[in-house]
Amino acid sequence: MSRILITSAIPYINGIKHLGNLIGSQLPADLYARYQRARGNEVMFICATDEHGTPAELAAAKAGQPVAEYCAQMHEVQADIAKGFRLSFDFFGRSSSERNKKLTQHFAGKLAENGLIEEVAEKQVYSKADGRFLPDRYIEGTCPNCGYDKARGDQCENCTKQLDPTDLIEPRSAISGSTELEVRETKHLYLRQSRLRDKLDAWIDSKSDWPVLTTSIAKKWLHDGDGLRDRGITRDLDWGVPVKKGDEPWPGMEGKVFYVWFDAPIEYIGATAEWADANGLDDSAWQRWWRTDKGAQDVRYVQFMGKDNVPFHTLSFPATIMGSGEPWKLVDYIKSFNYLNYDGGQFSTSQGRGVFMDQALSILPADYWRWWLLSHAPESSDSEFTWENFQVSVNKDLADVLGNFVSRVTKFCRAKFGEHVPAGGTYGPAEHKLIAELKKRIRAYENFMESMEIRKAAQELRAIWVAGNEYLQSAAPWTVFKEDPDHAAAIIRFSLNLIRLYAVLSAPFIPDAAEKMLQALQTKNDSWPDNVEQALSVLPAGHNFSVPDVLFAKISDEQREEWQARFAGSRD
RNA sequence: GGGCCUGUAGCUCAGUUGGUUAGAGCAGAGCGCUCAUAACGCUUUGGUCGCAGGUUCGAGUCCUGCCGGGCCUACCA
Repeated sequence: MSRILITSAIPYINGIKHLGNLIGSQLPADLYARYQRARGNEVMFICATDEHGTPAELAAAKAGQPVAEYCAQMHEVQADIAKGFRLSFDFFGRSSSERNKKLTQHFAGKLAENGLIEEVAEKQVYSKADGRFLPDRYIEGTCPNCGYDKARGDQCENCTKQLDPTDLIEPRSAISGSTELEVRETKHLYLRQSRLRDKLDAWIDSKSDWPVLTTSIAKKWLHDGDGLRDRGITRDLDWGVPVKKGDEPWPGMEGKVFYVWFDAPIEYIGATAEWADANGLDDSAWQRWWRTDKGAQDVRYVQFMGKDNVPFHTLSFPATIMGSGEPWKLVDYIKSFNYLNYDGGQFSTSQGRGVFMDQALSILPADYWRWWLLSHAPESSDSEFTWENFQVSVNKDLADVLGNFVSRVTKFCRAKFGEHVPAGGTYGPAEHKLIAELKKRIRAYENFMESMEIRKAAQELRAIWVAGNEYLQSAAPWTVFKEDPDHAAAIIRFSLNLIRLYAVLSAPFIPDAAEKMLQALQTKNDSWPDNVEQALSVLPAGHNFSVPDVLFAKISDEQREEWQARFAGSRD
């Protein structure tokens, strides 16, 4: 048995995420977690909400709520939706937790002790009307290059020229529109990542099995220009982890907080500690996942994230871990994803274009989405959601291939033998042939799951379902029954066992349907088919079952057209 | 501007270190079956592998250029 630590990139707190966000990290992480648990491994699957930073403050202000209250509420909303999608987190934490505060301050203190923190005085734009310093992106004005009047302080979206906020003509706050801006001096802490460059470089080099997408982004940051740059890890905000050196105050940094990207990854650890607290366990319970001096030396740590998250997970967070000089667990494998587009364009949170997680669940059960998203995961390049494709995949794969298989077997049995596993006959060449094929395919499926090749795993799983229909077609129990009922009984007994096998194999992708299948078969045996022959004789003759309701209803053309129109833009 | 990824049948995608007639699913066509959610099975039609050169005995696979799509570029997170 192995011990596997799995983290999904933590979703930002300011609203409900869309399907692109879901397939970019949480859903594939859940697939992997469910699979590893099914294989009997000890899994710790962690996610959380990322609650700090300017956008959270602004979203709270817009909602007319104190930011802490807003975050608490949105955390609950996101937790409910995650449950709706059957995301099997062992714990869904909050980056604003007390645990994360302490850990973040602890890491900062250690980094300072090791000479990896530098205080830098810099000039930043302050808005009097907003009473806050403005990040470059929150300053708007006219682009000196092209005259576009909504250029942002970091870059002009119109002509793509990189800008400095002071370049803008008639700069104003993007928050309030106020033009009462002034440049003030402020002091910030920088993480001296550059000092760890060689160490990080060697570490990345050692990860030859990581996806190109992951390592190439890291390499770019390590080698581009002067190489890895130091990074500011504090901000002038109210909402966040107060800057402290461990438990001690940090002179000169009063009133400042850590930058959200410094504390967010630390929350992976924080959330594991929150898990221990929530379960009444002591520190050793979470430390055995995170401290290589306290039991984590045999843990395999896998992270899931969208490609936009890669630099922080390959460089900043490892720099924090390495720089602490303490034996914290470093990531062993990073699985990163490209983006999912929506019907010819991007999902857009601001324009309400595309399907958001709550809306998705309001029109169809989680399994439909899980299957489509996972079997079309944007692994090698960006991929695209279209309603036509979604309809066809769901109807064909889930309803026709899997759902109908369950239906034809159980209904035939009920009609000819009653609602119990029929006795009589023995397994012959046809059954052994299928067993041989299943052995091969299940091993292939396992390999794809181990290596997190999600599309290929889905393809293999589908082929396993198809094999059942092929078998049934050639065994033709409806014909055999007329001449040799015992033989037909053996075919059906075999097929009913096949349904249980399918439930077990499919559970990581479609947990609810898998559960329904097991319930219909009135068994709790969900053991993995390490031995395929044995797995196909779990349900003995005489065992009762019931014909389940339709597992997957088909999506009609009318439904598809209605949804297509409804989600074309502007979320209500 | 720079970097990375990507362009393979109508659609969504596979194609290991270059090696004989380029694969799958869906869609289309034909046949079969009738247990089943008009479901299933079998057979089958589709491709000058973005374009143009080059290296090689041999290139979808390597190199160069061009065209198209995408992402990143460090103060959004």
